[in-house]
Amino acid sequence: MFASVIVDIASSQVDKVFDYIIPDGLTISRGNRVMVPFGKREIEGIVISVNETTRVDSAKLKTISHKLEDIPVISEEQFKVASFLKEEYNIGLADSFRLFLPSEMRLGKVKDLVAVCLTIDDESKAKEYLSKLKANATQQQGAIYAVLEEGKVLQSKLAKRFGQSALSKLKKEGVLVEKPEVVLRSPYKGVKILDKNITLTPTQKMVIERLTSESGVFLLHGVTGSGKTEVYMNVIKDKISNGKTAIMLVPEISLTPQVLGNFRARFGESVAILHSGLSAGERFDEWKRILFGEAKIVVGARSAIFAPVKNLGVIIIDEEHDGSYVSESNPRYNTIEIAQFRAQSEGATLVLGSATPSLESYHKAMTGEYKLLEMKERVNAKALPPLKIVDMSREMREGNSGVFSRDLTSALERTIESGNQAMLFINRRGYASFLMCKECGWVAKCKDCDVSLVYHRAENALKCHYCGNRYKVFDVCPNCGSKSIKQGLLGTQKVQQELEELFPNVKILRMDNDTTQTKDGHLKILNEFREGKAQILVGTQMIAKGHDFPGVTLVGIIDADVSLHQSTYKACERTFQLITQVAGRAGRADKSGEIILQTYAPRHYIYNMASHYDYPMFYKKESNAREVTAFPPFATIFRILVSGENEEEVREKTKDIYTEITDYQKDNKENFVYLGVMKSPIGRIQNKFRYQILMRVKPNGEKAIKKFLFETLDKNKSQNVISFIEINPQNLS
DNA sequence: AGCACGCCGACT
DNA sequence: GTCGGCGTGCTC
Repeated sequence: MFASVIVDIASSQVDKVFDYIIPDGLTISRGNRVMVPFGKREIEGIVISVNETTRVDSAKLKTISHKLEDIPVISEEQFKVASFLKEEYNIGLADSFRLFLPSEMRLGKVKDLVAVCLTIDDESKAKEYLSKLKANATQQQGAIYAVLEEGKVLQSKLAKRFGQSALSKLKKEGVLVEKPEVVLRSPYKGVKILDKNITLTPTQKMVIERLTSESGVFLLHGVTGSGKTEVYMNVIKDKISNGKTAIMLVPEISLTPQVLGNFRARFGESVAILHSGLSAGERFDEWKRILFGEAKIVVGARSAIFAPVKNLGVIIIDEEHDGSYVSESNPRYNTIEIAQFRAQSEGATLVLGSATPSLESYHKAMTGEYKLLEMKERVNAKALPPLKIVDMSREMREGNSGVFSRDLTSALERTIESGNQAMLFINRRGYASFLMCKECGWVAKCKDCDVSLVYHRAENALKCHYCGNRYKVFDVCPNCGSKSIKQGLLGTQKVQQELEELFPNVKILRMDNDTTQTKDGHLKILNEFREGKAQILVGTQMIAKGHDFPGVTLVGIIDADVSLHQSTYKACERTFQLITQVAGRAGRADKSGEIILQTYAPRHYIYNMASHYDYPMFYKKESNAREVTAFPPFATIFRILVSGENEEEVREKTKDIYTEITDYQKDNKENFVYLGVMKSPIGRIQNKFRYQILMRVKPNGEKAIKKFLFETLDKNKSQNVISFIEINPQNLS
């Protein structure tokens, strides 16, 4: 017998099957992880099929050394996902398997997949021993009874209940014997679900009813505070009670202990959590619990979509518009697309939830590809807080050149006087502080990247945000020798400083990357604020997501325009989403809130719509604009990035690829909206020159062109120049 | 990804 | 004459 194996080397040149002889006495099946001789080395591989024959010369064939686990570690479902990843993103099988398996399993780090069970071989012997036991040997008695009753019990469970010493004794006596066992059935058969006795609103009931009775993809559009989480929990509960499993994805930053605590409280041990914050061992354990079917619910960030769950009932993607669902580094993929594939191929329901759906998703709902569910009222029946737009250029004209408008200042005064709390949002990007010479205008730049350095006060150093290089702060301008070097403050710091001058006796908290360096730094600050230890919280977007602060009645958006001026087609959408999300922080409990938005473009349509929380109107206007200009979802953007240390080589390679594309374009003119080649906006990162080819393609031609581009890039692979494709990239730097 | 094979320059 | 540079190609 022969096994077709994919070796664990992430390179397109070896991403193909290699056949091996299965040695006598070794049972191998699809999905097994094996060690194989490969060239001069011995490496790990995944068996993708077992065959009677092989097309390879018997002289070349080698034999599998051994298998790493008794049971297959790649499921049928995952094999299907892997071929989808290959098709859709040109991700190699070896890369896919790495996505599916916890990193701890590779390189022989941890392999203890098989749980040790204790069982009784000789029942009469056990009963005899039991009768001879002294009356006070309660631990041993208990252990024997437990094993007699259940047949076999996990050693770890038994040890917890009856203590290690009793077990050792019983094992020594030969009463209990060890038996390696793969635990595929959940030991938590009667999954206990804590009902918090929450009364559902009629809307929630209706939505849950539809999500549990119909299949397909749903877009759940619910305003902030409409109780989406409660809906998710109920849908999951329904699926679990029907013997199915669930995957719930949340954006990276909302994987806070509170969110996880909520799930644990509700679903207990049947929840497994997968995210980067876990230690290697913890993540491996959680993964095992999923593989063995112990955990029925997986909660995690985007990569949890690859979890080895069986019998999937529902996938929920919360805050589906969030950018963290798109992987922007290798391997590149779009979580929603994968979720849609998994849901369809495994017969599960997919729920995409958001207060501000991405335009793409809402468009699919409008055209009938998704089913649209709306939740328009907040659970507390409170209207969304009024939003006031303040014209900052008018403030300027009327003599106020400060950070805060007069409206915001007086609102802050009112809030503080009444003992309530305020949150102020700023956009970090807009304020990143550069080191600049006042005399000659020289700006500190990274030696390896074409970007300005950012001053970090906490470390008193200059940092490159693209490669991580650190530099000492300059006292003297290297260009003109002047000593008037200006160090700006970060936006949050500046705002905090001005606030302190304005309200000297008020406690102000600040939350940004500088103040949250320490582990759980976020939490400490957020908890302090929630407990009312400060009256004002200044921060970046990171305070906007999901956190509930009952005391907050005022939300100020200092610089709404920054996200509007980003050079991406998503700028308007992001601005709308940001404002809606931020606004949702105010007046969540029994207090009503108010929002003040400062802008230099008060008449921009996005602010008008955001101030009325008018998503349908926003959608209408924005989708119209996208259609006219041919941007997603009415076209697909492909960006090919070519980079390398030798600029000449990079330029040549870019030209080669571009020529092939123009040839292709000649025969497919009708599907191209735009095709262009240029130096990247950031021409150099980590001392690698960057060129790009940009194109926009009509949906009809997308699939064929994508395939062509994958082939073209594979063909043009070279040593010194790397190239890759981005589909609808989030930014174009 | 590694590692060998292989074909051209500067050295004991 | 040999040592060693790293370009090309293979690994069941």
